[in-house]
Amino acid sequence: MLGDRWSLLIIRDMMLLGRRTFKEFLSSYERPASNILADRLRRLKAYGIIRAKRDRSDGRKLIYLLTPKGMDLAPVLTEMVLWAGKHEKTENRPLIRLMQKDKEKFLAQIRQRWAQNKISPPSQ
Amino acid sequence: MLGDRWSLLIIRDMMLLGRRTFKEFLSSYERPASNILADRLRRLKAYGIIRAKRDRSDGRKLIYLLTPKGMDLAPVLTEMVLWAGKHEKTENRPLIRLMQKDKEKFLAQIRQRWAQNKISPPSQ
DNA sequence: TTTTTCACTTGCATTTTGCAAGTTGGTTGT
DNA sequence: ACAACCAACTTGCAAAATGCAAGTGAAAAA
Repeated sequence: MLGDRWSLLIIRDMMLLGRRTFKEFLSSYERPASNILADRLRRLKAYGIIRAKRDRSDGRKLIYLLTPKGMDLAPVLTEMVLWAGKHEKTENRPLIRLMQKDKEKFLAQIRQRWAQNKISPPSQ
Repeated sequence: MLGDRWSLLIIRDMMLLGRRTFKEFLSSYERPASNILADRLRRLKAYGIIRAKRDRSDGRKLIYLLTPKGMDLAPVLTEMVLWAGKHEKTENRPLIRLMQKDKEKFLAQIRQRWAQNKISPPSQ
């Protein structure tokens, strides 16, 4: 389900960077092609990992959100980011330091932010 | 580095199931093609995630081992297996129960087993 | 010495990915 | 009301990755 180049990156962008719309995913660091992005969003939806709803204030926009199943990937993503932070060059060091400092607290914060629909990227 | 169908499965087989040789990886549950498997092993080696050494007692065999960098993926793999166990149909329920029971203990056991080169699959 | 086994490689068909250029439908500006 | 615009896709096609089946060469077993 997640064994391709883009799925986990999309989920990371949603969970950790607060991305929510097609356009936002398109302009992510790794820049997926629009047709592939559309396909991956479709698949993640079919798997029950994300869902989409119309934007109340702009009927063109679709807001993509993680389902509970998708949110349960938070520990996976966290461990992957920590691993990459330890062994590879990465940007967003502050985020990594936050994770390292207290992993459980970080996960709790992410879940809480999500529950409130305050989907902004984590800040110190 | 890990964003393809096979890399994480190979690492899972090494770390959790004690697989070590080309032939053993070939006969894994998901059955990679031999050329792809060869390519993935080459890449994982180039990334410093695995290494290979000749078998002392059988000069045809190569024994693939995780490097420290590869072993550091243990938390990632554990979280992925737990996620899959919660949300998808999986075999090897006993392994999952072991992980759930005490995650840290499980990880410590894996690391220890690896340090001793006792690379057999975790039991009960 | 012949046959197996092991870790690959090779050639080729199929599938997936990626790029660039649309299309559709809602929105904004005049 | 109408044009220009924007967001989320789709389409056509080239390029790359994947998969299958059948080798190959070196080492071990019979």
